[in-house]
Amino acid sequence: MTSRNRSNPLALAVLLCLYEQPMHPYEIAATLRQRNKHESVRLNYGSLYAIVASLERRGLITPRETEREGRLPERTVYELTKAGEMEAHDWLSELVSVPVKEYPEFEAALSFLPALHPDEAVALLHERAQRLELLIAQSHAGREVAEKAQLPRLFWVEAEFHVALLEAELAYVHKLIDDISSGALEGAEWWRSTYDAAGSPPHPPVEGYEPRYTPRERSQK
Amino acid sequence: MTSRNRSNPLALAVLLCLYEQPMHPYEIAATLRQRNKHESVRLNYGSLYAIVASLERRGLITPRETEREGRLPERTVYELTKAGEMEAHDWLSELVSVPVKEYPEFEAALSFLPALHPDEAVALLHERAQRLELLIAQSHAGREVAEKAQLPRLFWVEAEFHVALLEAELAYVHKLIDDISSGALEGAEWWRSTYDAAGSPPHPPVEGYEPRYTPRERSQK
DNA sequence: CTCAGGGTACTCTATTCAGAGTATTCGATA
DNA sequence: TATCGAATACTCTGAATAGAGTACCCTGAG
Repeated sequence: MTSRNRSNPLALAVLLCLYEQPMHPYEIAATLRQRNKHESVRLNYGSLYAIVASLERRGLITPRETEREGRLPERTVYELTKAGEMEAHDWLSELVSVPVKEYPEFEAALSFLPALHPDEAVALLHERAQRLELLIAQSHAGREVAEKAQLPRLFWVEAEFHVALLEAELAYVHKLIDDISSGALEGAEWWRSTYDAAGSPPHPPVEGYEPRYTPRERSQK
Repeated sequence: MTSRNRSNPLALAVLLCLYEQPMHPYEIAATLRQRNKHESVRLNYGSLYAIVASLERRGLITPRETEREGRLPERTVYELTKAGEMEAHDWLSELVSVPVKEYPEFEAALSFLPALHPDEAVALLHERAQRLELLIAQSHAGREVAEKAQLPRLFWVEAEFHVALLEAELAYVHKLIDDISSGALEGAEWWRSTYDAAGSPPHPPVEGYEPRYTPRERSQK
């Protein structure tokens, strides 16, 4: 049940903010933004307030005081409990030490690639490559800003890692483009032929791939 | 509003399955499993049936017939509409050609790294590296199985891509371990010193990093 | 002096989702 | 022959989520 509660890393961000000092939720959001953590952790108010409520229910944080400014909504300042401190440490350790299965959208896209005409696929991959180059360039620019601001590298390792992933993706996309174009990709001949043949059947069976589900009565036929 | 509807790639998987031939939802699931697509697309029944219902509402698929086997639950066979075919092509093109911002958990973890003692961080990163190596080895084993089964590479590009990401991550983790241990990482001296000093203040302000939210009245002080 | 635009501090709501649960059938085992 | 487990084909439910909405405040351009 803890593991279910560890689904959204925003909750960890909240705990770690409160570890530094008591704050109200909006202040947490502002802090995370200022440190650019919203690039690494999905941040939106709907989730934030829901998460804060849930952390309170679980006894990991407690309201310390509520202030009010004019007729603006009240703000409730929360602080971390001992239990919250332990949970934060535990969770962070787990997050660093054990890789979790994730489902990047591009992986899904690749798995459906045969549903496109090979030439179209190549063209689209090219587009992606360009956009990736742009993103990488932007990240490098961002890094220079951070360096100018004297912010030590320790505080932007996450961005560095992100670029590393983008670069790996770009390299893979380039390789894939080459292999499809040159025909070095096994299955490419078949792929091209199914689309070039008139009629282009949606998905003519490939040895060992056509298999689908075979309900009992159909399989025993 | 289409874009909102394009949140879960499982819906695309459904459309593309039906593009091949009409099926009932459970058969779609079985097909995806058989082709190992559940490694790239999050698949579970709750979502699947919800998604099928939503696709039907949107007119992208229609029920073609309902069969029943003894007293087992009825199965409704769906087929793709023209609109569904276009949506599938459009969506897939977008997925291939434009990178979307994602939030890998490890990126979040890295962004909180300073909240751990540097030595602990290194130890945990080591653990992660080992686990990553294991995952990579497993993927290679899987690839060999696919090759043995004569399944052309075209049909497991997604797995190949996945390994490429894992390898990039591993390389980054190794580099980070080295840089922290050797002190080559800027900020590492400060990092170590805050934890080695007695009392270890949670997060003593770093030049340009302590900044948090400054509400109006506090800032004008 | 007015009023547009942006910041502050939340609240609401409609989906979406994951996981567990249900009821049936079939094949293998003993 | 009884039964265990796996496969079939969904259904239910509570929690999470994203995004928009609300209501107020301040600053600055014209």
